Amino acid sequence: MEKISETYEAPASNALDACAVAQSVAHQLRRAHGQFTHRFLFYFSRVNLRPGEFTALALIAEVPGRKQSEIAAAMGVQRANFVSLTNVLEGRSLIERRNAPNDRRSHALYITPAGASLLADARKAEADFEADCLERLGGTRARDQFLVLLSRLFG
Amino acid sequence: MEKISETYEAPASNALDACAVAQSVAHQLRRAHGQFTHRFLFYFSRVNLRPGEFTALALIAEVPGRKQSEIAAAMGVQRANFVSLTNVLEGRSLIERRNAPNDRRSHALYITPAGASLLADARKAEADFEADCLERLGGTRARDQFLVLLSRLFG
DNA sequence: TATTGTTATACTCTATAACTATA
DNA sequence: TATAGTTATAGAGTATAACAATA
Repeated sequence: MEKISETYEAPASNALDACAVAQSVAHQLRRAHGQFTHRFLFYFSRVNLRPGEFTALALIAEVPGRKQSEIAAAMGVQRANFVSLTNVLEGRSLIERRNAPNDRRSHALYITPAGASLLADARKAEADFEADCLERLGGTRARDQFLVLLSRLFG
Repeated sequence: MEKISETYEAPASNALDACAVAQSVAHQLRRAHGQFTHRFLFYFSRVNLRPGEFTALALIAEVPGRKQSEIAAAMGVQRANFVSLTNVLEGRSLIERRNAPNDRRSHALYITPAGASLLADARKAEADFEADCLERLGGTRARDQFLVLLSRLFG
């Protein structure tokens, strides 16, 4: 994952456009991810959340009490790697592990008041990020179309 | 970067679809990249190339003699991180560093016969990968549309 | 036996700073 | 002074294997 700084300059334009690789989903997606990460961190620097942390927080808030492995599966993350993510969010007192009622192996995840508060700020950051995307894409129709195509490709 | 294995099972479906996060470019792109990497490595396991290596090889073949920093900039990679990438490709004798004619600081990059041969195989892998994408997206029109939107978003 | 959470490990990607040799 | 390549370092993401507690 990328670090945020003031000195780093994102590549100004896509230099692949002039080349034969421009028409390749493989080439373009590789490059797009770097840009995505950079832009996401810029918008979310206020709340200090990385993409995975934001998604986890949103999912935990949406359906309180789900198990770690359920959230991890929903995100497409290995449960082993979700442990450190959970530790970070719990260490910031944004979420809580509680004993699951019927299974003493499981931890049920709940958002805390502090977590809900930060999530509200994060949703504002997300709104700005999404507005940026909307403008670049050229309107809601193009945005919806992009999400449909992305979902077909990787859903 | 992900390792390739036979045991790993990619998440069967996008569990985010059922949630409010489905309509968010930020959530969906984070998840998409993991799927992309996994699928790319599956298709390119024959030639043992990772996404960045494939793009670098293609760019070096396209315009022989460009400097390392030029290729790195075209890819959106820091020149410091491009060094190890170059080392790997040169270590496999797929490319060659030569002295640049007018600047003794620079290395001009050239593809080797072995590199051209592997690149030909890689292009077959890419064709399969792109065909897979094409089928998922639902035709060339949707594919072109996706590339246009991706370019608007991160070009 | 299988599953949940966990730990440990390894590998990739990326950013940053500093060095060297040239320009 | 500035640039090209390099080295070193650090942080994040992910896969794998193995373990204890529990089902």
